[in-house]
Amino acid sequence: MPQHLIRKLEQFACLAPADKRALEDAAARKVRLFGPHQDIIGEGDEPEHVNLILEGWACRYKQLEDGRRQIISFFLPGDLCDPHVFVLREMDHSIGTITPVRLAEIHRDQILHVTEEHPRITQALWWEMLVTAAIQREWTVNLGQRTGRERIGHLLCELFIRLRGVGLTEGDSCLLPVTQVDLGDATGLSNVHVNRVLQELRASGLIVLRGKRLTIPDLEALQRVALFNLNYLHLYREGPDFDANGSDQPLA
Amino acid sequence: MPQHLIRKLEQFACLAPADKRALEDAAARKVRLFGPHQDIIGEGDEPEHVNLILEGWACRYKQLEDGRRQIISFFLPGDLCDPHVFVLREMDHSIGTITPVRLAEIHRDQILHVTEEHPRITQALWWEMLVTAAIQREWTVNLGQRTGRERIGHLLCELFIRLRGVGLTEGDSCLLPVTQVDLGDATGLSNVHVNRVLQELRASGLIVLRGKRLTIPDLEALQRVALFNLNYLHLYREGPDFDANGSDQPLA
DNA sequence: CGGCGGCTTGAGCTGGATCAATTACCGTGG
DNA sequence: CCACGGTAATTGATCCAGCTCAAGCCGCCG
Repeated sequence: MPQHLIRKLEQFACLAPADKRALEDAAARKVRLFGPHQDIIGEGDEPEHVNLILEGWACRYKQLEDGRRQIISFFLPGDLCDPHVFVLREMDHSIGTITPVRLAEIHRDQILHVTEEHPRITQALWWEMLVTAAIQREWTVNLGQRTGRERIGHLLCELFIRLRGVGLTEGDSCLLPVTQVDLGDATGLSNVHVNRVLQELRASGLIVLRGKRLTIPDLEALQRVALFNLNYLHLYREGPDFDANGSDQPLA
Repeated sequence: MPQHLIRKLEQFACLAPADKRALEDAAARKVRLFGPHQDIIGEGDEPEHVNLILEGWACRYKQLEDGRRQIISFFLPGDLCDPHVFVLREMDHSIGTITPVRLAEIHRDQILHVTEEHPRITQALWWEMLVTAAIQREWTVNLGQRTGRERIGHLLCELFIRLRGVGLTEGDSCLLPVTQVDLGDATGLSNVHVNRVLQELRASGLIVLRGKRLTIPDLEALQRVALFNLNYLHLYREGPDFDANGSDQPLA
C-alpha cells in the first residue's frame, strides 16, 4: 500500500525487502477515507497517531482570528504528518484535505516498533523529517523574499519534483488538484494575483496548465525564473551498499 | 555552562542532577568564540557537529543569487543548531552570528551517548526540536499573512518570550542586539519600512526601544496587536513527577 | 576630526490588494 | 439533451502598503 512512502524513502536509502514489509504492515492496520476539504485534525486537538497519506493531497494550515488563512505545507502521497507529534500536548495548527484522501493511521507504538527493528527505516525517516524542515525553511524564503511570479514558480517546481520522487508524474506533467485560492493561501498572494501570475507564466511558455493538469515543458527554465535551487531537497542517494547500521542514528 | 539550555529544557521536563551534569559535560568539551557578523557554517559545507549557543545571538539565513537575504530563524542562548543535522550531506543554508557568540561544539557521538543514557533529555530534546519546527511554521504564517506592524510585533513577542524562557529578560525588558536591516531580513520588509513600523509601535506605547534595549510595557497588548497566540511555543510543563521512562520516545 | 555604520525622514512609484462583475466549468436533476 | 446552481477562473478598475531612491543625521571609534 505505501508504495509512495517506500519510493520516497528509497530516494535516500536502500531498503531491504523486510524493511518494506514492515512499512506495508504498519500502513495497513488502519486506513481511513476523507472527502475533499475536510479537517483531518484541528488546532487544539490532541494528536493520537501518525498519519500517512496514501492517496490524495492535504495541507497543513493555520487560520488567524480574522479569517486570513495560510497554508503552511502540502502533503502529497507518501508524506507523513509528523512522525513524532505526540510529544506535544496539542496541535498548534490544523491539517485538512484538499482532494479526497486515503490515509493510514499509524499508532505510535507501531512507529516505535518499526524503527527499533529497522535501522535503515529509522535513518530514512530522519532524512524525511529533515527534508520536511528544509522545505519549511525554503517556504520562509519564498514568502519573505520572492516576487509573486517567483513564488508561484518556485512552488510549482517543488511540487513537481516532490511528485516525481514518488512516481506521480508522467514525463513533464503532473496533476495539480488545487484551486487558485489554495495557491494564494500558500504563497501569501490574493487569488486574483495568482491568476494573473499564472497567465503570465503561461504566456511565457513556462507552464501549461489546463484543468487540473500541469505541464512544465522546460523545468530548468522555470527553476531559473523562480530562483529554485534543488539542494534543499537533499536528493543525493547513499550508495547501494549503504547500511544504516554503520552510521549511528542521532537522538536514538 | 549551558545554563540557558538547561533552563529552556526545564520549561518542559524535570531534569535530574545527573541529567544536568551530562549536559554540562557535553557542552564543555569544545567551546569556540566568534565575532559579530561571522559565518559559523556556510551553505554547502558539511556539518560535523551540533552547535549549542552559549552566549550571544546568531541566525540561520539564506541568500539568493541576486543578494536578497532572508533570515530564517534566530538562535538565542540555549539554542541548538539542529541536533541531528549530520544525517544530511551538506548544509542548504548558512548560520551566522549577529553579536559575538560563544558556542559549544558537540560531537555527534556525545549527543548519542547523552540521549542513550538520559531518557529525560531525549524527551526534552524532542520537545525542543518540535517547538523549533513550530516556530518555523509560525514564521511562514507571519510572512504570508501578517501586515508589517503585525509581523514586527509578532517577532518581538516571540523573541521576548523565548528570552524569558532562558532567563534573559529583566522584568518587561530585554536586549535586542539586532539592526533594523536584520529585522527587515527576518520579516521580509525593507529597512525603511521596519523603521516606520517601529516608530508607530513606539508612538502607540506598545514598545520602548532605546539603543539595544527593548521594553514591552504591556505584553498582552502587543500580542493582541500582532495576533500572537502563545500556543505554538508549547510552554506547558509536565508535572514534577514527570518521568520520560514512562512514555516511550518515538523514533528512538 | 573624519569616516562609517546605522537610524530617520521625505518623495514618488509599484506590486499586489480589494472590489465588483462576468464568464467558464462542472455535476445534477428533470 | 438541456436548464440550473454552485464553484472556480478571469477581467477590469481603483487603491494602498510597502518599496526605492536620496539625503540628512547621529553616535561611535580610530
